[in-house]
Amino acid sequence: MDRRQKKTRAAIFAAFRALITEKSYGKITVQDIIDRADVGRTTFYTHFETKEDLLKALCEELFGHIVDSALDSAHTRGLYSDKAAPASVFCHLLQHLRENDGIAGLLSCESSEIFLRYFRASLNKLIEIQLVNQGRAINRSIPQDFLINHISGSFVEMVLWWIEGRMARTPEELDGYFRAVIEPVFYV
Amino acid sequence: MDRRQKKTRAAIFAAFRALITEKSYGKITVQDIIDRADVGRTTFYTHFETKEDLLKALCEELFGHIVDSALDSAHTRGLYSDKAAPASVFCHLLQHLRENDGIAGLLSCESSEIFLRYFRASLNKLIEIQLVNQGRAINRSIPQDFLINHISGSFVEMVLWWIEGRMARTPEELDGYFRAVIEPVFYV
DNA sequence: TTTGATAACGAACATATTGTTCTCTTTTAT
DNA sequence: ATAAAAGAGAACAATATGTTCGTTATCAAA
Repeated sequence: MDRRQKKTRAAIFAAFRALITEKSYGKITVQDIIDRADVGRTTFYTHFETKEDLLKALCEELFGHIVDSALDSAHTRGLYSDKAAPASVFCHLLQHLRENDGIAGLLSCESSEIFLRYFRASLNKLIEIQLVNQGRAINRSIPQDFLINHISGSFVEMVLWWIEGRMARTPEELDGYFRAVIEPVFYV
Repeated sequence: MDRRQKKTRAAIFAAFRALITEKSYGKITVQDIIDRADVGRTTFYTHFETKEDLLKALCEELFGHIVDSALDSAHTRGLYSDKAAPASVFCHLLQHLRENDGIAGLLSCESSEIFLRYFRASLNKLIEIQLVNQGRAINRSIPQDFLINHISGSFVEMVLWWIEGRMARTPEELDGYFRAVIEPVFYV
């Protein structure tokens, strides 16, 4: 890929992520982005059809990394198989979220459903794989897809709650709480 | 209140709710609303500052009704105190949601965070009251606000999942699943 | 039933944002 | 060195927003 393209693409991403920390997605204009990225209007539109497109691209990039690395750690450790594991996959995810600031901006209420859609989809994939892999003793009164949705949904909601509270707690604390509300579901 | 005001306000609400079932919130323009409601542009803006304002007003109206009636049924039955209760507060809520179509439109992904904010806030209130009232034996390893958020969040996510699946299941089924994933949390 | 107040109307307006088109300049890969 | 590709920048039409103003219709109360 052309060096120029990579540079502009990166500049646009960077500008966008910076802006996200400053105002809500809906209030960011293309003009804001190109001003910050210092690229021409035309240039932006040759890279992305719309602002939404940019958001999707960013999501794919972010979740590509996050989920991959979560899956790696999941393969070695399992979702929650080792109850004493110091860091679960979920804990791992939380740590990632804390480090990548700007993600918090995307997740905070004002921002977009698009991001959350990606987030849920990624989690669903992650959880489904793990449930199947582990042959977890599943509560048979509950449909599997409900259960998956419940777990990923709870995680998403926890993260939203966490961010709303300015990420005051540590990932480890949260991980503990999360286990406490999710694990019991399996033993019914 | 002036009869004219009531009429226009109602017309705008009705138009908005109708539109919501047809397209996503973000794609509805003020022009759409005033065309459908058949009111003047100026009139719209004397009633609501922005489209977002209208959405908030609608949310307040909706949740006013829904939560009140849920609270009524909660007072007589308790959140989940009677395990054999045919219809819990949550079941009640689900039934409301199914009947008020248009709400589904607001909750479906494309739509707004604003609505979800109201939804969560209402649920939080509802749940908090119930937890306190019942003096529920709470798992003390988990902070109360985390727990409340977990319950309401799980409910919200369940509803989103439900709507995404075109509300195929019955409120009673969902209520059963929900109990199955929430009740165990209390007995740890 | 008159009357003063107020709500609605509608057209026009300024402003902002989007996405496109054009020409010209710079950078790249080879 | 050069052709191909990418960026800059100005200008544009199209759309949406929110406001202003003069006029008309409706209301509630005396």
